[in-house]
Amino acid sequence: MPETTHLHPGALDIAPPHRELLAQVLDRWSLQVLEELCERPSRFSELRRAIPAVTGKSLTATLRRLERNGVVERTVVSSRPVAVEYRITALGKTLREPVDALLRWTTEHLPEVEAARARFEE
Amino acid sequence: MPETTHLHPGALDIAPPHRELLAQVLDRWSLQVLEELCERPSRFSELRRAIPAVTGKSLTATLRRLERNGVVERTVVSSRPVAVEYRITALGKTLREPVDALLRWTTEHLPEVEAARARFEE
DNA sequence: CGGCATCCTCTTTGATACTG
DNA sequence: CAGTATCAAAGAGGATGCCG
Repeated sequence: MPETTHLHPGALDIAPPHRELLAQVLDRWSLQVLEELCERPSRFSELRRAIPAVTGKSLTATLRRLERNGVVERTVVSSRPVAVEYRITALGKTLREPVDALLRWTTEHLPEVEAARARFEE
Repeated sequence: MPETTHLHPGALDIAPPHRELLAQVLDRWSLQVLEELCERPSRFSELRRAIPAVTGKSLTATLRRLERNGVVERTVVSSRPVAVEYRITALGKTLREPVDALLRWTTEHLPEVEAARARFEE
């Protein structure tokens, strides 16, 4: 049974499926992958080069997850040698606005956050 | 030195400190804690009751992280028995808008995502 | 080239017990 | 009541090697 969500007026409604979705879309590598694919379709190896810190395994996992959620699209371009292209979908593009809003928040408030951190380490 | 961020026009800029900040603010329990504290100041045990799935340890960790980043404030109200109150800060309130935007996205697009998932499981 | 399988490590989390 | 300490369990993530 899903946990009851006892909502008062104005509360943030964060039902489990929403949270799960956010977790899948905002995980460790997703944002960077999305960043790349928003600019241009890319091949697997191009993504690896663009995001040097990611391993093949994690990149595969990230791309699969994004593909499963309809945010990116995977196309086999040729075989021998295999070439695969990833591109962002229409749905994926709609994700960009809210993500940008969040990134703007970090940009605008990072100084305040850092001040708070300095205060905290006393 | 922070890793170079190779930016093309229109790319999402997600520098490491921003990502780190997002991770701290959007982690597993933060949203629910923020949800509660946006409504009203709460004591530790009230938060536990409001979020039954969180353990004391994790709640403490979450609150400390949010406090460190200036998003919530911790006040010792009384001793014997100890009473501690947590409340959202002005900075914390500014976080709500962009988070809401993201939650709206999940609400609006969850059907599309679920359709994509159904397509994917074939 | 893209990516799966295996192994292995490191971090995260939970359960439980204890304290000011 | 609001934590901390400790230990055990689980999971994410990396390294490597193989295959179509």
